Amino acid sequence: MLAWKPMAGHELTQGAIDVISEKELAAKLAEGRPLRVKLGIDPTASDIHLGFAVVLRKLRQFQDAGHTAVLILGDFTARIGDPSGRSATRPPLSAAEIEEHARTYVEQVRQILDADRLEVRRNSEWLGAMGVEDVLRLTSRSTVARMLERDDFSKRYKSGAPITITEFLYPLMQGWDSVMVHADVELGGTDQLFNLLVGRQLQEQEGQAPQVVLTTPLLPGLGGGAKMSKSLGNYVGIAEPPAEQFGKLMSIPDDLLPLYFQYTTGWPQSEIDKVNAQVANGTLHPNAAKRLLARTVVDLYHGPGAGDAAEAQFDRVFKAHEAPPRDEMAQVTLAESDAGDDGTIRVSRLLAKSGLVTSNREGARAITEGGVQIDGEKVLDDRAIALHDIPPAGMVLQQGKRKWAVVRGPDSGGRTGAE
RNA sequence: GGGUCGGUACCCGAGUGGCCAAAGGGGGCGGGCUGUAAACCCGCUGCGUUACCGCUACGUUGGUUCGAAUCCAACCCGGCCCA
Repeated sequence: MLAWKPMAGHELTQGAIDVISEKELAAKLAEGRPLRVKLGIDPTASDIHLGFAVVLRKLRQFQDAGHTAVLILGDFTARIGDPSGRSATRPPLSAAEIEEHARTYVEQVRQILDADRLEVRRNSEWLGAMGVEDVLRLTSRSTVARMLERDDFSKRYKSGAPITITEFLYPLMQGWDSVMVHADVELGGTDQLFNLLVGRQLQEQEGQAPQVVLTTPLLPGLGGGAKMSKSLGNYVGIAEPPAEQFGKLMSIPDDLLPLYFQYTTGWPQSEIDKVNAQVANGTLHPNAAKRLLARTVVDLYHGPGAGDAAEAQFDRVFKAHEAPPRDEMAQVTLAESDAGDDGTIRVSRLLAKSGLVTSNREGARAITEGGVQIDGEKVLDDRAIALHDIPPAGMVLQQGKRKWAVVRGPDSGGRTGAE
């Protein structure tokens, strides 16, 4: 089954930041058996984004080489909250939230991983069964000094930010996962390095061969700088609609192009090098390169051809500043009760009602700023509109360059009470 | 347990009796410009009412005062030091 080729090691480590150690990895690969390659993921958010996809693709590579992906859903550790790379304690999540996230995660992960060589485990399976005694034994395996070696812990400690003791438990629990699933290799982002190494330590103490640790880089977020993360909002979700993905990718700074080609396209190295060279020597315009990148990524997650369609829509909306088709806009049907006693509604209120802004006041501001249009005409003042003056087909309300809603009166479609 | 410093809008952070819906920065939003949803420049950034009115907001609860984010008390939470 497993066809280990001399070059396989190189492919598997392509794009990796740390490999601890290459020698151990080569030795394990030489055993000629499917390795158990672990990747932990905490169901703390609902979207998987391109940043996390980097490590998922690496895991897929291992699968393609005949190895078994062991995906750990950290349903138990999510209750603690992984403090990695964070300057603050993560608020604990409810069991229901975690459950919901776990479900959507598995769904999304299947877009990248090969379901045939995938083992999905939940760490509540073993962590949830531990008693206080077991936990004490685990905590005695490490020291405070060792924990404070971790960059984010020491930074927080030095700056006087709180660190809860449960957070110290996190690396230990993640490491214990490795023991429980007998991981041969564990993958993770570079911010996971410390945790991954704890896994090695615990495995050794338990008499297992320590796992090989392989880290992948953290993909910078859309604006550059900070890593891509849901909480910063600088991410592209792999399950997002094509147009969203395309547009977001078009917004990255030019100098991020090489990194994004490297880590989001799934291309072979030679292809990546070629495009990057073309951009560097000026034969490929950055805009064209970015379009290529965006099309590639959209195709990757929405099927061949999706990228072209997304590009066409992008050009329509952002280059030609045209509105999308009406049926792609939010549809809002007003109720009689949305209007005042005189049967009218102010534009500011209308904006809020249709969900384009979050409050009447914000709507009023938007009008002052000149960013509101009705049927293509700029709204100059916050005038009142009589519900019955709204044409049966509805009118198109636009806020800013990219938010639209089709608004209908109460006597147009039968349905009422749209929120 | 004792001492001490602190808890301000989405985040960071200034403000120590009225001029505070609260400086400044970040973020976000709008506009201009652009190959771009980048960069840069300008503007906006509590809610409701609609015109200069009301409501809510500076950890919580009470109090002092004509008037408090600002003073007092208790409590909750956090940092540091001592034990």
